[in-house]
Amino acid sequence: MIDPVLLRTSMGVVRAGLARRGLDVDVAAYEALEAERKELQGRTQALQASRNARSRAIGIAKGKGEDAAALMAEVAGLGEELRDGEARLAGLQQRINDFVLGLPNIPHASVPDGRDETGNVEVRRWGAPPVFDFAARDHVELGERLHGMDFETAAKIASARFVILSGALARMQRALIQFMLDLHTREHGYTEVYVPYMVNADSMRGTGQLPKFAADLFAIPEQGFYLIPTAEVPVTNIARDRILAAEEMPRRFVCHTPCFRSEAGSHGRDTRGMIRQHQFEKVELVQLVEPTLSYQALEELTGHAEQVLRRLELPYRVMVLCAGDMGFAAAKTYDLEAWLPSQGAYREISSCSNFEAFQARRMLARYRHRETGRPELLHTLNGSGLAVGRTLIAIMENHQNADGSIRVPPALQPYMGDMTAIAPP
RNA sequence: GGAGAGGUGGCAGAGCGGUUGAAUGCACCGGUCUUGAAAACCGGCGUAGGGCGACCUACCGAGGGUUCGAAUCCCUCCCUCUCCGCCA
Repeated sequence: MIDPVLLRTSMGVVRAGLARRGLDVDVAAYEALEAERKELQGRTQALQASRNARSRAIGIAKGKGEDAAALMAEVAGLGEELRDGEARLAGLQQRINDFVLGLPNIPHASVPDGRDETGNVEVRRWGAPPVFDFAARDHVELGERLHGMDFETAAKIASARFVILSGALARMQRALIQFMLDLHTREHGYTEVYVPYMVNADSMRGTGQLPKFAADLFAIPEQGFYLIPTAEVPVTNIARDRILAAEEMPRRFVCHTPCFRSEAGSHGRDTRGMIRQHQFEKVELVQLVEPTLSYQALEELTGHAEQVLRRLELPYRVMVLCAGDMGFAAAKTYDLEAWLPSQGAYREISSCSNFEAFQARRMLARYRHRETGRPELLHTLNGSGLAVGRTLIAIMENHQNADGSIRVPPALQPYMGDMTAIAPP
């Protein structure tokens, strides 16, 4: 959520920032609502003050044993107008709130201009795409030859966009999760957490999935739950309605969860294989930091995610997303894109973002400032470290051999019983 | 699922229809004292909104209701604890 004070006092700044996202804020509509609110609030509060004063006088009179009938008659007339004003004010504030909740975050000054993914800028590149002296296969073909990847049976059991992994591939996915969790907890200073995979609407609102993106979520309406689309939601909401001590900052969490996404609006995209699924595993990094340190933290967090790719010997590049391609809540985002030989392209495998106070304001996630001792909004960040399903297919495709076997990178071997390769039966 | 007890400021914990945004303690901030610190003493110390300002308004788990007036009474929901049942 954008700071309402900024909205009221510096609408120009907000408007210019959101224009970089290609969004035209309806300033007139907002200002009309605000003007009405201001007027109605003043009037209603004056009425409340008047009622309160008289009620207090009645209390005093009765306390002295005097007759308060005249005062009570006086205040009775206020009732209807007061109730009406309060109701209208509440409705108005709701509308203003909905308007503000629907505004995305303002891009950071260092974010490049651009309206879609063609405006993203490459920051750096690591490793070189492999050159094969045979006809390279895609992960679907490799998976089938290994008897380890079955989309048809998954579709029978559930629907399209699900997969069944078995044998060595299922094991490799589990190994990847273990490897990532160990790397981030042992070397990068994260605390592992286990969290609910279903959350309530407040949590979804806190991180920004609701109210705007309900269509992207799987919901269980009977109980009022939503399946998490990323561990970001439960993990970041740990800080909701809390005031952390300055000494407990920064907090760094790493969390493995399945992620559930309806993928509404992406029909026909990435229909083949495991690239885009309704359910996938992800290891997520989340940081809660003091505001002055959040951009430094973003660089560090991105580096932590990159380490996974390097140790798995997967060529990748780092992109800074342009203003028009960033997610709703982000102020700045780096995408890590791993090379996928079957597509001859780099594909997103991690997204690392600084949300500044955007999520914290929605969640009322605060910390006690070291000097002032006052509660202040903290900054939230997160990044995939990494998307496990996509990491699996990147390994399969980049480390494949002519016979259809897959080389297990040395970093992963301890997690695979020291296997150096997995081969078709 | 059944029975009972609760949810109040950063924390603990009073208040149970009337000048209560809320006693008290701890924590925190400022001051006196001290070489410095501690202790003691004095003062301050919730969040949000409105107003140039004096000040006003809202908030005691959430939402409704009763009342001139609700932290206090009533209803619904959520959560916590104890006992019983069930269960991995």
